[in-house]
Amino acid sequence: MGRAPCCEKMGLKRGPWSPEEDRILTNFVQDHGHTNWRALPKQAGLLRCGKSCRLRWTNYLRPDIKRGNFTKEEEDAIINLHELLGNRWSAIAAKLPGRTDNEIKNLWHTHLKKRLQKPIKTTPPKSKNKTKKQTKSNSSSNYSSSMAITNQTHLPICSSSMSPSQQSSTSEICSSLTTDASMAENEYYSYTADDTAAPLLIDESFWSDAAENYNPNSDSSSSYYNEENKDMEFWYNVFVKAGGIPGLPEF
DNA sequence: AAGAGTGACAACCGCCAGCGT
DNA sequence: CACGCTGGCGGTTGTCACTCT
Repeated sequence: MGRAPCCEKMGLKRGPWSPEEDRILTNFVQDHGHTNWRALPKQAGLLRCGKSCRLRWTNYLRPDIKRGNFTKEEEDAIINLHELLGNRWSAIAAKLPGRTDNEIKNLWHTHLKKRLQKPIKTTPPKSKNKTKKQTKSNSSSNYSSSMAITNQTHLPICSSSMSPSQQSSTSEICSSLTTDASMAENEYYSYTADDTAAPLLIDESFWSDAAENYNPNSDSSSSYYNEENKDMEFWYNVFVKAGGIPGLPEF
């Protein structure tokens, strides 16, 4: 099967999007939706290929995108999800509302991967001021949620190998303890985080079952249950569920 | 102060799966 | 069933801002 050409390269603009292009694309998608990405640029009057438009929309312009720094909890969720799912960024992103696969992928490659590769005792990376990119990003919102994370909402993967006092320490330490170092010590880890062919058997029923356990309406009157706490509870249920699946490392 | 080095992010590329014909 | 188109995905690259020397 021959590969369809992405687009006619001639005359189509590439590179960074201008605010005007963003505005055109946003207005068009909001008015007409995006039933056909390939036809969209022509209809909208954009000199871009459909693929480029789709990427720009899904990674940047979509109104439900949460921009700004990742919280510690989000980072930990990504780390744990990556252990479960491998490099399936879209699957990971689907479980983190408001985050895109591209964003998560970037975070992983520029931040989390290095973090996991470093032994705990090594000196932390030079604290770079994260504000620098916020000035570049024209729609950054300095997102920094303050999720009310308790020890109970820590992902179970962290818990069994740590004393209660350790559990209350930073999730960075928690994450480090559960990754390369522990994997090297435990032979039953027959896969690596990058091994997408990992023998983890997590099928769709895994997620659907976890979703069944997640009932956001069960305690909707409680002020504790803001949207993000619901997310974290969802994750808690997911990982509790994961702990019962044969073949998964014990928590 | 200036150049080199580094980190972060946006965007592109190529492949693949699903769907319609 | 084969083919072609499309959207989606993951890997990679390019660019720019910031830090270091």
